[in-house]
Amino acid sequence: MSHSLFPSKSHDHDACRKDALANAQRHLAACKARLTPDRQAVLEVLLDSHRAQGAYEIMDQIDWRGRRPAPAVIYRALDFLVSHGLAHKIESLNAFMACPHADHAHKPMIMICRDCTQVAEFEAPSIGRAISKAAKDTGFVPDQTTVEVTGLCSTCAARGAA
Amino acid sequence: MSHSLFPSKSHDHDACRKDALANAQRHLAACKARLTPDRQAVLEVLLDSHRAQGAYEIMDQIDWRGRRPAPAVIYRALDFLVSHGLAHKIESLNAFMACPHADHAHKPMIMICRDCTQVAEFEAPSIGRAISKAAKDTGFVPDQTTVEVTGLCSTCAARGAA
DNA sequence: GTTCAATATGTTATAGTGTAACAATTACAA
DNA sequence: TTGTAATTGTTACACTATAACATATTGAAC
Repeated sequence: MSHSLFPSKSHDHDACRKDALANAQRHLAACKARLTPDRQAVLEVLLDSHRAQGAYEIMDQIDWRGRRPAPAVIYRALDFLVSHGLAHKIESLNAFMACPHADHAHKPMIMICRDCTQVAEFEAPSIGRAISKAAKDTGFVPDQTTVEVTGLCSTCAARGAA
Repeated sequence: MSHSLFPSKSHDHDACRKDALANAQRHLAACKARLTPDRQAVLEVLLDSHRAQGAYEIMDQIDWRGRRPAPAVIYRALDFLVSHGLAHKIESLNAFMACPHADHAHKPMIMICRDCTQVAEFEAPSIGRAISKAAKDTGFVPDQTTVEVTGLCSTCAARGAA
């Protein structure tokens, strides 16, 4: 579960990050895909925080033989991570977040706190069911769904953030 | 209702567009907002089709005193239309669609047909309810939700599109 | 261990999406 | 009429993402 919800103040982020990385390695080994240095570097940047990060923001945090990597390097790594379920693209932000659940296929709801800018995902089968039913009612055959919610996480709401 | 679902082959698009424009005018009059020429031009381009259109695609269809309008002109008009509920931004496409329902506030599910590229919206209270409940379960206070589904509309699915 | 195909990288250039900033103008109500 | 808010005109730029193509690396088959 590590960081599928907004992290508490006290959460051990070092362990959280390490776990997620280990999960990723296990997952990729299982499907014979390779976590190359570029890919790992991007994943680690994503795992460093619980915020969504844009490709160029990621770029700026990677030291690539003394240079900053080219956009294509980042986008390739992101495509790989997303296609293997190790990261999600957040459409409403044009940004990316790490996902700790690569092992079980899921179509999570993404929650975006507009105060602390952290993101979290939540697996709610009822949402998927409601969407599938609505689609079926109109004859639409779904394929891929995006559910993103902006608002305040419990911590920021409790603090009285606007 | 006009075009809240995928239009049938036989639908009278001329009437559909005219109705939507009239609805928009009524709605804006009611809130004392102005449908200026630029705004109306953008709305009309959106109403011309049931596809989502990017800002630059819209730009190319507008004759603005013999020139093509600057991006800022289009984005201002789009911001206005979206904020008054006359258009939706489709996050997963970075594109916009006209919305015929400005009068009743709604958080629709957007369906995107990847074969015919048309888009439609569908109002399913059960989806909103499922999302609200999921959010509440985690203490998140929602504010704005995005629900987009890619797949095949009934017509394309029936035709056996991949 | 060589060869082959598939996968991944390096690099440059460019396409596509969206805003900032500020001056000028217009609409409308006091 | 005069002031204020909303809207427009314009230039420039920032951010997001992909195309294209050459090179190199990997791993499996022989």
